[in-house]
Amino acid sequence: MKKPSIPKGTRDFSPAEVTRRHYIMDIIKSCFTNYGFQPIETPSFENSETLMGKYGEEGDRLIFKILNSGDFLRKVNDVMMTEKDSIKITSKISEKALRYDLTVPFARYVVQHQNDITFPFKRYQIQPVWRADRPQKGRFREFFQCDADVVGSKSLWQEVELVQLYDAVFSKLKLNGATIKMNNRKILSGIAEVIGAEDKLIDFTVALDKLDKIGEDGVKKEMREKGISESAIEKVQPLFSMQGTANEQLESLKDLLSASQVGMQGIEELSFIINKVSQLGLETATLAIDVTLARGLNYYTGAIFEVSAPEGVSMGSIGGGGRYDDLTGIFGMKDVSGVGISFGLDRIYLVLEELDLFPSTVTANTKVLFINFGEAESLYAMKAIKQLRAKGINAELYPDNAKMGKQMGYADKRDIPYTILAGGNEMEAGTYTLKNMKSGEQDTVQLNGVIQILS
RNA sequence: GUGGUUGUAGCUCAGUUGGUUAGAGCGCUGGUUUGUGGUACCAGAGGUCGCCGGUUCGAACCCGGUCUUCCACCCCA
Repeated sequence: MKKPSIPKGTRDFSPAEVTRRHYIMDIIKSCFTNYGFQPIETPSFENSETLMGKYGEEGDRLIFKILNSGDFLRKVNDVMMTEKDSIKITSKISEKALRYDLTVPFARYVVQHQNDITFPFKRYQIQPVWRADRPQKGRFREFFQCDADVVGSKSLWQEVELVQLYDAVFSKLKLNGATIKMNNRKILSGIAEVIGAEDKLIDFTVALDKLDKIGEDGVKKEMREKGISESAIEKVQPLFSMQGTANEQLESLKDLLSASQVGMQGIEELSFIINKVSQLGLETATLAIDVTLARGLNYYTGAIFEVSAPEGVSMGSIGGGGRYDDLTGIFGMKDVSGVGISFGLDRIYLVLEELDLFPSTVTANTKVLFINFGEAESLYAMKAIKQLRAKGINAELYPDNAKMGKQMGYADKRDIPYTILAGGNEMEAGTYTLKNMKSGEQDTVQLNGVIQILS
């Protein structure tokens, strides 16, 4: 028989892995709650029309489509079959698709439940998403996103809070040295405007985004290939050598963008955020301006966030987000501004693992294993176990009357710190022999003594 | 989606220009030790060499396809 397997880009999680994932999730969740966000959940699949076209052409390709039930080919006529136009046929045979991110379903949720929601609405959502991407390290076809978004407020204090929220989570995870990079879509628009390449904004920003990867010459080459004029590229030269403190960078941006109203507004917004965050202070993260930061979905209209792991860790971004003024607009609800951030759980896991940052106490394990000596002894053990459990002490009985060596070995393998030996002698005396598996020491005590030591 | 890469025991990996019965370490099972695990010693089990097909007298090794892994591009958490 063929060995069973799971699809490419998906994973099983062992008890140790799930425990560690919960450790991360619990910290994120507690910070979300601490900042006033409330949880919602949405279905793992949506109507295709909700998702399609929201992530660009590339995004559509990466959305997992769900085949219709029943005789789905009936709706496809022979002309379409012979044309072999996959996109046309897809819309006929598939009407549902797996969630690609949490932001678009959230926008749908807000529009759909607008009458029940009190704005500004702060929601968090921790659920898996699916992308039909080709897997790589830190890139899966099923992975968890942890999103916190606010809709219904244009206040820049939200951005300030979200930066603090990033800092709070990474600090609690002991993940020191994370860099929160910020940019503003209006600054990018302003640059495009100033250099006269407004129509090529996306091409321009995508190329600019690759600066640290392919270098100045590479970016210029790509811009030329996309049809951006030589004079425009020349004007943009200051961006390649942007350095110094945040304020210095903002100053040189002001010089560059003085002619652009949009651009100046972007600078103003970014200044506000940088300024307020610096007055409030951050624990362990660093906030930095990155004018080349253009990643993210086409719908960002203001702030853009991206978090990179501490230096030396080879991992893409471990978080991202931004402000989108028009997101609910695509579902017919105007003038509702939203801003949010996302944590990439799976990538954070890999970073914590690489840096060995999981606390050793992250093992929700049994505290004490009772050795099984037979039926009467087991009942004696179970009575004690019942009381230990009532006290919140994780306890269990080895289920079979196996050889002691095997039972002790089991405790050892599972890293159970204590064992209890209670045979005929102990039963007669009403005591328990408690053994510390690490030191090898053992003591015969009453049940109260056991509770005291294990509490 | 494009190009490349990887796959041999539960795990990490050897395996000669294609040649008899495919190996090691760790792990596992049993024993030395029937109320004492982690260390030691002894013995043992476990592999249609990812899968399918082809070339050959003969394939883990060569060729094609496919799946998987990782990498680059694309894009992204």
